[in-house]
Amino acid sequence: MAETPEKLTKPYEPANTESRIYKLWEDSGFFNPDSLPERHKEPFTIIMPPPNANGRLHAGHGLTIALEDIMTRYQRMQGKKALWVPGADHAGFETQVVYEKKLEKEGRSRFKMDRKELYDEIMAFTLESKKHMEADVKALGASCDWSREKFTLDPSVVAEVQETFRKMYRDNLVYRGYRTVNWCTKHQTSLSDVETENVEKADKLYYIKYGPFVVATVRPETIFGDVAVAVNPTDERYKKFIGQTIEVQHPEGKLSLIVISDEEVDPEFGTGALKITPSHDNNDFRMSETHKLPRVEVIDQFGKLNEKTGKYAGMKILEARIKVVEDLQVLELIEKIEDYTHAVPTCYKCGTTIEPRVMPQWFVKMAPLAKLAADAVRDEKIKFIPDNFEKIFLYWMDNTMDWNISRQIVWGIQIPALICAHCNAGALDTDHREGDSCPTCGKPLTTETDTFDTWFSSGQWPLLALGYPEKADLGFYPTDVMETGRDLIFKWIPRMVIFGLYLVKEVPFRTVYLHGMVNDKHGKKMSKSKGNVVSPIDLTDKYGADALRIGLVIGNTPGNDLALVEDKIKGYKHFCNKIWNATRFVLTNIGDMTLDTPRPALTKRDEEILTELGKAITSITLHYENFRFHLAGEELYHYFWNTFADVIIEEMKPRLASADPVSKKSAQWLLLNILATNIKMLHPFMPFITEEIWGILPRESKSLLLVEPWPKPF
RNA sequence: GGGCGAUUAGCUCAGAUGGUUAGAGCGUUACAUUGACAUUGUAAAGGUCGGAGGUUCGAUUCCCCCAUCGCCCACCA
Repeated sequence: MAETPEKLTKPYEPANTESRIYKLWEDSGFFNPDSLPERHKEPFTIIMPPPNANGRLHAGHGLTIALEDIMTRYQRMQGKKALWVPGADHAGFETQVVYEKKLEKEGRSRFKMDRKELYDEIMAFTLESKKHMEADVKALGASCDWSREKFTLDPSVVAEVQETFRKMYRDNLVYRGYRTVNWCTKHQTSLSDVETENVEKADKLYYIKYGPFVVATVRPETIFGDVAVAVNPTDERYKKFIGQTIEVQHPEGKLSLIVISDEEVDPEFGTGALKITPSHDNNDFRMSETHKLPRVEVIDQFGKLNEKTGKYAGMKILEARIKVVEDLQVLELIEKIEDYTHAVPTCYKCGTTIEPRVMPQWFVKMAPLAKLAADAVRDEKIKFIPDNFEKIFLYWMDNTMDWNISRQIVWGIQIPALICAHCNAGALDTDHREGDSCPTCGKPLTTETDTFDTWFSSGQWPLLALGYPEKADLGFYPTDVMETGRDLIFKWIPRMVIFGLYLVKEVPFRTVYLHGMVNDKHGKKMSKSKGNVVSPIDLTDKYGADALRIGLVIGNTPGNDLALVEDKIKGYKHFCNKIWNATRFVLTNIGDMTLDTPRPALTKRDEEILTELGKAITSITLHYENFRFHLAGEELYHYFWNTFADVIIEEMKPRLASADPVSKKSAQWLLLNILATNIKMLHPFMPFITEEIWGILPRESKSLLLVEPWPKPF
């Protein structure tokens, strides 16, 4: 028998309820699909985007958890064998950056620590942060299966990520290349293209007298590394110079440079003559390959000019630029200087201008893999919500460049390979050992110390989270939905599709649901430096997880950004209270009626009310099915408040007080059953308060609302 | 230089396949209320649905153009 209505405190206090209810669910074992009752057969799977284990959850995570939990709980009630796999991401570079800031504050530096010491410290920090992160996920009510939780540095995960690398190496899809990479001079690592951010920058365009030419450049300090001058083959002005060697003067002497012609030179830009510095410009490097030009490195890994620049050696790039320009002016080699605004790639974490640097690194050959992914999407194996992201995805897949997966940081999964410092070749750790002769040049091989780009492991996450290659859980693959922020359309989604297709020849998920960014109340991006960060946990403490969840989801359409207004969350706390009080009213007015009481004779008006409820159930269910959670939530809200509370309850009051037992009994039955139906349909949005209420509704069974069947029209 | 999204009530936003007086929350105004709930109820004010054209019997909704804001992508030095 249910507990007495006296248990209904006034008003509803989430703080007293939520942790107790969460424990009830965990103890039930129903988060684990294998423990669900018999009726749950067909799998429904979501892999949680593993939050970074380097801090607390932010507002965006709140929306992620809310949406994914809504889907999972809805499908579980619909009788699916629902699995939501939680995880934690070591978040390679990101965490290393967080930790380096911490070291800086303590007056320490990673560059003064040995690799193992640094790794162990970051591991301790990460494992500690992971606990907080997990507590936050629980506080938001996530009904995920903690028994299956995976960490991206679990030994089994590490081993499998490395195995994928070996497989790709053997399949000729990963190779050791020597070419320009994005180098961050602060963090001392290369970065992939998606880890750089192009920033508009006001610079100067210097026109330098350059033998018989004038060349325009924003980087005069690289002149010492120039190896050629390039012109367009059709440029009448310069045709006669092509193939000749010219003499170029600079402050430290003279250069003898060959004049080459290349289609890529735009005759319209600058003077139509381009100085070629292969070691410090991506485009120039490519020309050096096609034209077999030498390469002269003049800037080192710290962004300082090296010994090849004479008196400028040791100067930082910007310092050297000023000095070189001054000296060129003295030599009367500067023709003019123009203001120039252009986009410059910067490190997305520290904003340092990226220094293109030619280095040996590991690359993934993208073209054949991207084609697999694009074909799968064109064949409609994957559906995007909202659908315009399909176009963005395809554009991206049709224009890929090879992916640099080497990072010069310790925090991550080590690349299982050996490298040759002499000829830049690479070999698998399964084929060679430290000290073996390089298969290419015969010199001794050394063990690779670089780690993987974190997206190399995250990209395999849907499989790894299900324990691949072990078969036990692969029945949950392909998963049903991948729900994540729209900013991950480039960074993460394509890589998961690619690895899924490559490793098991099946897409990792059938539907991609992308939510927008959660911004502050003015619609501005949240950032620590702006001080406008709103913590979902603070809001949960203040208004309850239920209010936060429904407040985040209602009014937010997929793909569109959301302005997080605290008053809105507050409004849904009021809604919680409304639900609570309506429940108190019903329970104190139904006598000994229970949910097991058979349906009594109803009046015509009662039938009308039930018909209307049936329509609401149908409509709300359809919204759930079609990922229109904002509409499902809104309709639930309005039905409960404006129809059930304002109209139906008010209408029943006289009947509850009436002496006519038939009229009274039907009113009681109606109220109790409409309430229960609403509680069920609200559960995915507001799991705590609804489970609490379900626990005190009078009925024989002691079952949890968590696994209650989804209601059907009466 | 490309691409995408937005532009609807004071504020934050909904309006799925075009169709009766365009909606919500918050805010505002008036009134009510000791019996589920002031975290309330009833009612009201408030919008030429960014601008110009087109398709249609009919467009906030579909098409074209323009404007403003925002986001993303981009190796023209």
